[in-house]
Amino acid sequence: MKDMTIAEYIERLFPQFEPALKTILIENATLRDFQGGDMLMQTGQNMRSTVLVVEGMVKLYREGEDGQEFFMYYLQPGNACALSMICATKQETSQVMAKAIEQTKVLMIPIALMDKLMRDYRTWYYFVIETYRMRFEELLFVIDNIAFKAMDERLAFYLKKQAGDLNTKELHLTHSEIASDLNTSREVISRLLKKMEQAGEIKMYRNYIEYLA
Amino acid sequence: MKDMTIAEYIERLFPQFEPALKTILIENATLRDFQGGDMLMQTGQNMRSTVLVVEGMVKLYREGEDGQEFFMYYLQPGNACALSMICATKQETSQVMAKAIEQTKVLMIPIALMDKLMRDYRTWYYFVIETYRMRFEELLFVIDNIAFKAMDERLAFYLKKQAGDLNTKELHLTHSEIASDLNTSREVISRLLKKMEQAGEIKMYRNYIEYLA
DNA sequence: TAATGAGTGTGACAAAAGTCACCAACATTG
DNA sequence: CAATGTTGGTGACTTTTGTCACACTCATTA
Repeated sequence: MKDMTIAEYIERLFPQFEPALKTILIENATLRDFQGGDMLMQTGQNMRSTVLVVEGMVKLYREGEDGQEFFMYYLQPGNACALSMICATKQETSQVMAKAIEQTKVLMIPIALMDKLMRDYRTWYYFVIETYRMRFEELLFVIDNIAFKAMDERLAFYLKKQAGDLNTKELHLTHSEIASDLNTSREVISRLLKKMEQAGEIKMYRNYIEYLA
Repeated sequence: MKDMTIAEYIERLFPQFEPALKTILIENATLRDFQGGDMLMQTGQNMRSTVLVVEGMVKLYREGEDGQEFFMYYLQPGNACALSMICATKQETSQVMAKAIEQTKVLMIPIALMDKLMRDYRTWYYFVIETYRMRFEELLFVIDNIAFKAMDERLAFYLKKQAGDLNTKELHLTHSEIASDLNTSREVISRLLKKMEQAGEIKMYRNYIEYLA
């Protein structure tokens, strides 16, 4: 999956796009590289492009006053940043933070192109609509969790989602990171994790957690 | 504002739409009436139309397991239901509840029309995009509040928003209703309201609260 | 007018979550 | 190897929130 061309990424991740759309994207998109930890978007920043992730993983989060990184969702290869589409169109500023959590490559589509793409290419239009829908749904899940669930349930849901999204049972997360993602304190996470371990749901190791089914 | 025709509502609330778009909406939209308390949308329900509010007020909320109505935002005349646009397009089911909180009229646009409108009418396209953006932002505010703020701040924010949205300082809300909207208990709300009254931020009366700037 | 129900006030207590202090294990690096 | 920083464990305590029980005031209506 290393060092593919823009054309190869598009062919692989967006096979449903009609040929003319692929061509116009290939001609106008630029490929950009990020290292783990690099910021793609920051609150208040102006957006000049629509972002399509083609490699790696991007964490979308809401920043708290003391630097907490309240986790919303991940963007994976084939996903677009819904906010970059919305804000780009109206030249609004971003309301969230986006950070690469590993080596990541994205396609940047100039905002000037959005109107034309939406009007002329139905597969693009459907892709945008579907992107909105999925992200809206994710936000609703987030709201459900913080509004209705206690911390132990939220933690269980969080770990399950991490295991699913990152596609591994070995979750390389420190207790502090989890606490930041859920906006609570490390001690609370440590205690709840111990309970989960006693209940046989996870096994704890230094620097990572094994998620048991 | 009573008993206007579809054409009059469109002219008044959506003056930015181009004439041809207005015509096609007038020909295809149907007007529907709701009484206060009527449901417009329920979780799991299939969506067959895009909804534009032209009169009254619609409350969007997430339903809790015990019937709580966790408040998200209001739709006012001129607003569209973002979810009815998204879900309509893909024939997905609704994830939220929408309830008229007073006499309300809405325009129903058949979903079959959405593709054409998006492609052919730029003012419609911008309207849809702007609708998404605003609702996305509202959800982010909701998340900020429950994720980062304690109940007293959330209550203060809630009252401020109600006063603003409903455009009145006389908030006709019972403590129970507020508790349901914020997913907490009545006693907590009563106690916090008392504190706010002592701090001179509100005045409490039976069945309503006066919001002091 | 007695009865009823909705709305609200309040004290006592329980549970959940947050804070503080400190310790121990381990890894890295000078 | 000593020093340092990160990670995690834990007890004690506080604060916030939720729960329970009950009382009081109104408004409505049988």
